Amino acid sequence: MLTTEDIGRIVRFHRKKAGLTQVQLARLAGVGKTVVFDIEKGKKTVRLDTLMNILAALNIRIELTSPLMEAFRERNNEES
Amino acid sequence: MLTTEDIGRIVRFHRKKAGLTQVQLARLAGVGKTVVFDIEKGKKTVRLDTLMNILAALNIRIELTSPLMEAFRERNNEES
DNA sequence: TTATTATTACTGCTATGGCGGTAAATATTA
DNA sequence: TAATATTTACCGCCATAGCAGTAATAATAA
Repeated sequence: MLTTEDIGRIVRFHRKKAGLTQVQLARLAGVGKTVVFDIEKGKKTVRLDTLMNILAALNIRIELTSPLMEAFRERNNEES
Repeated sequence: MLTTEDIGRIVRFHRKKAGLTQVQLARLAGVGKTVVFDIEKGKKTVRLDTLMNILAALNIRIELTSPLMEAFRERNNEES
């Protein structure tokens, strides 16, 4: 189970690898510096769009998985 | 790229498969009914914890992927 | 059709997330 | 060591997410 602490560690790792400070990442992602710190600290109550902007800036993809996802994809004609 | 609209469709699909109404899912996830509706509509500004509670109730896992994730996992001794 | 259920769309309210600014504490480099 | 950069931790302010309640549609069943 992925926790927000995991997310924080992943974000920090990617940010460091990208050679960015928290402030630089914040500007790049179009969010405030405070929330970058908060997310890296594992804050649970961040807004989804804020997190997604940060993940996108770091080229991290979100995926949802479950035993039903195959059925979902074929129901929605998933290709492209 | 996963969008919030995708998330909404996935949540709704899983909820239906589980035979739950929005209100039932809300109670199960410990959130308000309004936000279940909002998420299924693709709302971007929901809180991460709220979404995670709903996903957990539906047995949907969140995963983060990137070219650096392998390096991250081995750096953090990922097994268990 | 009618009755029932579920979804959608409002409402006001409260709590708090995000923000920049600042400053202190750490970490990094010279 | 000192100087610099970064991170952490505050601070108010504003905008809004989440909430239950309600009501109006919409979908489903009898």
